[in-house]
Amino acid sequence: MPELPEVETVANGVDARVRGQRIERVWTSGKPQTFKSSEAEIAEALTGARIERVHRVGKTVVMDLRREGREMQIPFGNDSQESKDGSRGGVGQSMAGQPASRQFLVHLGMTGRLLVSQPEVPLPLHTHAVLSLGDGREVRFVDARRFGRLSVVREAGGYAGPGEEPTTIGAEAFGALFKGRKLAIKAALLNQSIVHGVGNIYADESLFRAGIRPRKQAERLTKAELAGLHAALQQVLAHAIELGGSSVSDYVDADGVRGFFQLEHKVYGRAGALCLNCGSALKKIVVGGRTTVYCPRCQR
DNA sequence: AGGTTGACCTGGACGC
DNA sequence: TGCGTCCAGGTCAACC
Repeated sequence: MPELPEVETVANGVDARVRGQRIERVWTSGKPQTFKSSEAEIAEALTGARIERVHRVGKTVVMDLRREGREMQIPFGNDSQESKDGSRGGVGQSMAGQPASRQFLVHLGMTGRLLVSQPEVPLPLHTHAVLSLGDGREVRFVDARRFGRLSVVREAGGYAGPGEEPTTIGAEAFGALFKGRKLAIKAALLNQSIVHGVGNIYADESLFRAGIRPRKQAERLTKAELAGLHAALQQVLAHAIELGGSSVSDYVDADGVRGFFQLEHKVYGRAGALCLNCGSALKKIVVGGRTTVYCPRCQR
């Protein structure tokens, strides 16, 4: 299940392989659920565009596209994702008055993979999109469970994602996100419109490292707990990115290589096993509709 | 409006 | 062996 570190690994891998390439042709599978923008809109936006760079926003892989010659002002009516008030930082170098370039958004869902392949390599089962590049290689989006989503957006300042970026947010701002929030802290971490990029693995792992009960109401965390959670989350995410993410189920990077952070999991997937800190049996509960593992002794 | 729940999907693990 | 059942979870719509 790709979360922030896995998506970052994928985005970096794809970026290193395809940056600067021109997209010559686009094929899509016709599975409607996969396409948040219409397939025609995606094909129109990608065909003939150059890939300026590939990066990550939240759990989304973002491909910046550049048109050769003039970026025509095509009235593209329903760019449904309206940009937010723009107060958030971002690398918004869109000059005033100029139309923002389009971006191709790839959300991997649960089982989505973004592969860069030679054309003679047979298409994997469940391939939903193929971008044929100028040098003959292909970018392939493969997604068995079809929770992944492809779309095209054009936002001034670039796609910002639904929530705050957890890897760079400061401790103060992080703590403020949970003021007046009555939901469980774990549910808050999973809520992408609060912070984006955190999923089930890193929510459980950061709460364990911070010693906080997943069910504790977000607004009831003390200042010290919020500071501890902020530090734990950033540390866990940074470490996981270093190790290429967690490979559970069938996550692999752009080369089909697995990550290694799963070896560092202290609670995720370890229900019933002994806490590595105190030796108590780890408990499994459901929070925010998600399986949650925690140590009843270390997490208060 | 904030919070909660279930549907969407399919492959893999498990039990009989 | 093979079949049925359950589980995994990111996101969104629907509901409370």
